[in-house]
Amino acid sequence: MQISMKCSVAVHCLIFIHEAKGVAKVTSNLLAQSTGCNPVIIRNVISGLKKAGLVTVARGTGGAQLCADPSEITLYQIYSALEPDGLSGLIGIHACQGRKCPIAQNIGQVLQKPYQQIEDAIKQTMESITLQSMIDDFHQLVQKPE
Amino acid sequence: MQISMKCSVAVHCLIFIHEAKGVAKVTSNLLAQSTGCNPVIIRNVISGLKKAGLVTVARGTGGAQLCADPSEITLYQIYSALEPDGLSGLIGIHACQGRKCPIAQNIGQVLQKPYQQIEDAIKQTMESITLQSMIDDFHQLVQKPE
DNA sequence: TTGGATGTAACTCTTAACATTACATCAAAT
DNA sequence: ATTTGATGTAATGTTAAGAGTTACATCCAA
Repeated sequence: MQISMKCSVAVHCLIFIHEAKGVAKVTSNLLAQSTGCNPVIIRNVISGLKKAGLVTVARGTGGAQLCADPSEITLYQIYSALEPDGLSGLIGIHACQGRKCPIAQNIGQVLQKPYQQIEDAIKQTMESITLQSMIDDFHQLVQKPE
Repeated sequence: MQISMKCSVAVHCLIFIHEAKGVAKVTSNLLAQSTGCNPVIIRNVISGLKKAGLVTVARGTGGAQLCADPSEITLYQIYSALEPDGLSGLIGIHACQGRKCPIAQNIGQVLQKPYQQIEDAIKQTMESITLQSMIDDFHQLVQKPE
């Protein structure tokens, strides 16, 4: 398990949808071209975002739209929309139960606290980053290239 | 890339070495039995810890020993000893350079800041956790089972 | 010199991320 | 109503990285 590419693709899509508002109909094919991913990957990502209530998708006719204010959407919401298991499993623990060694018996418990702290730190940081802030950064980059 | 099992195995080994001090000679076979890993995995992990200056290993005769105070060894040191590339690469970014779309051209830059923040948060948390604190937790668990 | 240990290279196995194909479903436009 | 272009998703294929294993050179103390 890891923090996969899907998260980056999702941010890409959300910014794209935001920028295209009122300009173009955002289809999965269009997003596939912009991201370089397969349209099915896009549809899966968008599907997760839809279930999380971040976008609406017009079935049949096509087209995705944001259904929340970008300043209300955090990176953690985006990540959670794509990874049902959340951050647990990000850090691997070796299986060594059922052994006589007292260390083997307790290492799981010992590691739980540090790993929980790490996950909490990641979560907090992700919650502090909004889609709006990333859109702002994007606009700055576009306006003054180099 | 991920925070792999190796890190957990390394902590397991370090606690084992600490507890075995003056009691038994800690060989890779012994650690392999306790962790449930292959002896080669253990030797690779120990090799990393050795290069990082955390343990010494007696060649030929065998046996590993801590060569730093557990309160001076942080989880980040342990992790870094095993993952030469550090935390970069923990989060995947899709490749979409060389496309006309301005979002594709800038998404990498836009994502860099958030991802750097996440990595820094992980690093800080890992630096705040010492081997000593994990040894203390282990002792507490052993003394009062259940 | 023998025995048990480490240090690594090379290879295989396994799993999960990622990509692709295929097709059912849907809704607007003609 | 049929066509057209879109979404939703199952099923499968591909690939890369983690994990495991074998093999063997090297080392040191008894």
